[in-house]
Amino acid sequence: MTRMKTYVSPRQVARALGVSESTLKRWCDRGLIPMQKTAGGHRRMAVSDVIAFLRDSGQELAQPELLGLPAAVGRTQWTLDRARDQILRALIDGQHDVVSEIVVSLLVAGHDLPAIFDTVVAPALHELGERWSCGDVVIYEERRASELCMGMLRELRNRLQPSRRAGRQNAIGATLEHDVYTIPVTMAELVLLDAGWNATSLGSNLPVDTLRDAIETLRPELFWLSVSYVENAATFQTELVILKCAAETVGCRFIVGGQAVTRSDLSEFPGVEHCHSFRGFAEAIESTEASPSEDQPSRSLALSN
Amino acid sequence: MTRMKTYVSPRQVARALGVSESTLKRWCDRGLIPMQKTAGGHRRMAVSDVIAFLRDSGQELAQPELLGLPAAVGRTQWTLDRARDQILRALIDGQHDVVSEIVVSLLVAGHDLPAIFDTVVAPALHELGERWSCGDVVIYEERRASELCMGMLRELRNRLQPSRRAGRQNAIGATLEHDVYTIPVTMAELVLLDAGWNATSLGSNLPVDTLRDAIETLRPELFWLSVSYVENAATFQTELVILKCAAETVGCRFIVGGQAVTRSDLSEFPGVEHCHSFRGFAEAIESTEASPSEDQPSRSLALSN
DNA sequence: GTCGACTCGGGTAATTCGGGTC
DNA sequence: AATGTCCGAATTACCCGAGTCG
Repeated sequence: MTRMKTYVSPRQVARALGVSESTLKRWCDRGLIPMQKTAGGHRRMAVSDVIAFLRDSGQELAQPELLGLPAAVGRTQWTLDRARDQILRALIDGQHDVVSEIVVSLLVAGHDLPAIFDTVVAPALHELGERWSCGDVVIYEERRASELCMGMLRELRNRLQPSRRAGRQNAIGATLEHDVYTIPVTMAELVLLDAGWNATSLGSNLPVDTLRDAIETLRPELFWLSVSYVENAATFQTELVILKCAAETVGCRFIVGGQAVTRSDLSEFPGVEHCHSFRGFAEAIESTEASPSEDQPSRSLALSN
Repeated sequence: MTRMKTYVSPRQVARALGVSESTLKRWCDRGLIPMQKTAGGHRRMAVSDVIAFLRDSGQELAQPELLGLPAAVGRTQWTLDRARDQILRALIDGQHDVVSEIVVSLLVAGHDLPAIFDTVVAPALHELGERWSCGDVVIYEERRASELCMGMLRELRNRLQPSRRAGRQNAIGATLEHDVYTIPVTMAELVLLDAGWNATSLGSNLPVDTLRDAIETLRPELFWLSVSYVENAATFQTELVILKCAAETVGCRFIVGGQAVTRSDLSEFPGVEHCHSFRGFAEAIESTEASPSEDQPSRSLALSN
């Protein structure tokens, strides 16, 4: 019963972290963990903020279950390599809950999203593809694994960004026609969200014309293109020209990444950024990100109606 | 235009704020939240006063969706129709958070999953398809809407699927090759989960051979086939034969549904069940559902806290 | 009028507050 | 400087029988 308790009490957090309540209260009062108070003055903390604090401070979570998080998996046991093997097995066996638990545990243990994606999820999926082409994994197992993975990514998204805040930079992304790999483009969306962007994935298999339309209509600050499969190299070059032109027209950055594209493929496109990993993607998008102002509620009328 | 005189009950406000009803009553009696009393002495609060209280006390809403829609009016057609229009607009505009909020608020208001899917989500998607073919909605808007819808469904699944409880009946489902409509098969998965099944969607676009393989290997108690598109009627009939045979071999039920299949399509397949709506699907799967040690498998979004 | 769900009061146990001291 | 423990007062959560709502 991994019920999602959005808000938790000081005692729960203190016990989960293995510290005294007084210490936790002092941390809160120093602003280390964002909190709010009830009308009676009692502190309330969001689970996602606690997770963020864990990541920033390097604290360990003694009893994650108190926060509704997956059962205790000591961070020492979880090397990233082991996690990759475990998640691969869970994906093949169709163990939905195990997949999510492993990733959330890694997140709680202090690993950031790019690290998890680069060294755990992506390699596991790659290995899955290998076994598929070898015949060790049958089609329905591969499809089921993709479904599980997408579900896991959505759960991650919920844990990372429960509330939205105004004033963010907009980003959109997609894959081109014939490229049906939705998972990488969604992982990129998550990295952007985690970095404070207002990111929206348009999905996979989109014709270049509608992508140009989207860029010119939505006018985002950033457009990312995930490339996991290229059917025709010449066509791909043409599509890049169209997208680069559209991006320059509205003055938005254009970042290309994915297993099926190398830096040399972009040698003739100065101004089109390339990254070969989610770590590189994260660094690229952090470079222009600077918004110190924190916590603007602004929920006044956006929700109702 | 119906007046916005939406009054809400203490329970609704308490859950939305994430506090107990007792606490809320005390706050009311202390004058923190203006309220009226019915002739019988029951408290009624205006949504606007609750929002004002939130602003003054600096609290955030734990469950904003509980106040987003006038849940007090109950299960009227008006609410569902209005929700359909709202969700259609949110899907087209790409407002990801709004889509989830509407559906969750409908659940909280007492509507069950089949009703929401049949009268809100599916019609909205159908209307979206209409506008797409008319050219009123461009491709990237349609793709983005599909992404948003899938995200909403996966988020729902995270809320509905508490834990993999032993003793549940297993079910798997999918769409056939060339049928790429993932949304309906996922909605069916959710209906099953909500009814207490251990359901797993294998996804869309699966060759019939691997589906037969899946049925014979996983040996579920139920197999559902979502049919939103049929490329070749003769091929479809052949595929049905194969699947029916596999289902009978392992003794599992075989339910077919979807917009692209009618009861007459199945006239030559006695034993293959058909349903034309999620309501019908829910009734079909409830008919054999008789867990002796009953403990309310239905949706429990009760917020602990 | 019946009935299930909800709410009313009010009481009790548990939690949290802020501060002080070790 | 940081943490853990203890304290009285305040706040909150849980519980119950009786009454109300729709």
